[in-house]
Amino acid sequence: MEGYTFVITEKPDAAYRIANALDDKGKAERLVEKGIPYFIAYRKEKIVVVPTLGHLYTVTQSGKEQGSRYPVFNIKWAPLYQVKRKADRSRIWLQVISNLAREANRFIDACDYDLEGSIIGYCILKYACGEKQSVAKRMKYSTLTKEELQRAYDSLLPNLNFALIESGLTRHEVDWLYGVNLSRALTLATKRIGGYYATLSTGRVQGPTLKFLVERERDIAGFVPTPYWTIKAQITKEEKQFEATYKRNPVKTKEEAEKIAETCRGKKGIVESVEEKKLILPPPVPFDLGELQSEAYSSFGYLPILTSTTTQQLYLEALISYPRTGSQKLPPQIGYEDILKKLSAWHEYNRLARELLAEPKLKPNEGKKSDPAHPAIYPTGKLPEKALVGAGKNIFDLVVRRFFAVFGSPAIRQIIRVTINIDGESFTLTGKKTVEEGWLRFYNPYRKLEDVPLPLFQKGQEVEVEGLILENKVTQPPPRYSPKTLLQKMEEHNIGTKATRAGIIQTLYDRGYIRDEKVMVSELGVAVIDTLEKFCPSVVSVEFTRQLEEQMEAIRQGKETKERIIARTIENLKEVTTNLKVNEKAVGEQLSRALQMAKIRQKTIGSCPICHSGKLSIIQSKKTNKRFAGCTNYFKGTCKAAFPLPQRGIIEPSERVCYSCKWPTVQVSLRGKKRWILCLNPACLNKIQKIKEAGVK
DNA sequence: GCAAGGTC
Repeated sequence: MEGYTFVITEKPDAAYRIANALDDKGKAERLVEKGIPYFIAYRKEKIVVVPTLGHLYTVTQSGKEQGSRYPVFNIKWAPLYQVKRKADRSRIWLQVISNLAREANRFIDACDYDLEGSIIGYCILKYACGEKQSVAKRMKYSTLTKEELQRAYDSLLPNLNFALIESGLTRHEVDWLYGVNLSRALTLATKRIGGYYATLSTGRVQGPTLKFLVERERDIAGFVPTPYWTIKAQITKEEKQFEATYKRNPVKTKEEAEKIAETCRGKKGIVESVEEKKLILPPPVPFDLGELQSEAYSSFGYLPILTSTTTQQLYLEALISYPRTGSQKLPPQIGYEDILKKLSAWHEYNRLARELLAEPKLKPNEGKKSDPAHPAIYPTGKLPEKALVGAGKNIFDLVVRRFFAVFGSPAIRQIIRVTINIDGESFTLTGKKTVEEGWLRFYNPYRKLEDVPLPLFQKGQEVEVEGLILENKVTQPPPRYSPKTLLQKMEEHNIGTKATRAGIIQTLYDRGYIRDEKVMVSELGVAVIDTLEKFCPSVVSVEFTRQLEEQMEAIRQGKETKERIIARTIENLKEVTTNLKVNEKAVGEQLSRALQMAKIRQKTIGSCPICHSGKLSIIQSKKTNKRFAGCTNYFKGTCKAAFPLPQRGIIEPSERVCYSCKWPTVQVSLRGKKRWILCLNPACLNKIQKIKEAGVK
């Protein structure tokens, strides 16, 4: 076989698009070898375009000693299948790549032109293609459009970007050294001292994320609520009642509030001013993954990880564009009109799509963020082959309507503020109305703005004051993070990436560091942060990421080297791990205690409804191997209370008493089914309750 | 198996 040009891409979709763009006839040949797809294109020459599947190489411990020891500083790069279980497909994938590289006489790296993409291509060329990294050319493109890809191919960069590659390798190695060594230190201290085995972990992203949550817990715990008062005046106009709020709300003391109310009581109000303002709401910007995850949480309550897997499915069905993007831009090359035309074939979107198509010019309201490899998320225009259901249906609809909305005109809201003077004190009434619907019409029902109607007030008019309302309130502690706000916080500090943030939050749940949707930190989570703050404060600080980024930038500029940074990392970790070992007893005790408390908490349902002094606990019978709820006083011989529990599914304490009989309840969840609440009282008339009825969040 | 990162 004659030689050909070998092009490596980061993922199958990119290989498909590149091959088609390069092929003279615009239609490359798709071949499959051992289940792995690749493409052949002709463009004066034969081009074989082969995808990889993200990282097929990773950092791992070198040498034979693999046991549970730390610190470990000898690392190497190895194929993923040697490191990870269930990675057989990656072994075959590499075989296919190697085979296709053998006959090639020219090599081109066409992976995403970013940090990770650069290492992905480099490792394939170096390890799977036989040291071709030094002769390979680099194809640099920023969108997967035909014109851009052809341009990129015709103006190849002569070399790989070795400085970028070196910084990427450093990022992987530093993360591995910190993450693995500190995770082992935590796990082993707990095991050796307390005898508990639990996988504990931390890292450059997990650390600060957990610390945000712990800091919030500390703020909440240390919060001192202070009372305050608010005043409202009941106004009557045209036989309708309105509540005008006092301008100087909140009022600090009860005395002051009562004094103000007293002066106003029984007096007439005079309209002091009527101000009208127009509020312009620009259309939203296109979705990047983070924004879509936030919006899906607000609109449907979907956790970021669900949105992430759902968008991946929609992408694989070709219904939406590539979802793991940080871009808020929609370049014209995606073909706005074509997409709208295709969507208009769908009954649900027909009217809105046609309305946009009637516009003289389509211009999306783009956001600031861009991504070197992908545009924002948009519907491709393809209609689903079978009807979408559940999360797929909802998220697809959200993506389509957002796509429509970014082309819409600004919405205009009219805000009317009426100031009413009652014996020298000012009160305001606010009316709100949407006067120009603009893009809101396209984004319905995902952005609801309520109208607050107000009758016509005129300056100098007299109004009746029916009464005054005093309300005693207390300041609230800062709210717990939700999956949405936590994700935003991570983005704000630039830790993790759009593809990993949701998963890292999930890891914190899996480790038992956090629980509940309004995130609470467990004793274990607090103990982990406590330990790390003492022994390795850098790994729980967002500064760490910033420093690493600086060092990587220095490498790119040739001012630093990977060797020097790794050497410094090792030096620091030697000190940290020595300290941890010296203090292993204290560390292990603290973590074990927290783990033990967590285990007890997971089993404790509530106070015993029979003896009232013990606690009901989930117990596994040694005789029958069945579980039941039993009183802790059983072991003292003072209470024999025991109640049956379902034998299947996961049982957790609900932390709520039954709304109907006040007995303790548990939360039961069967795999793939909704959770429900079970009251333990055998005589309760509402033994089985829905989550909402029971008042559980 | 522990990280974080890419991909299906």
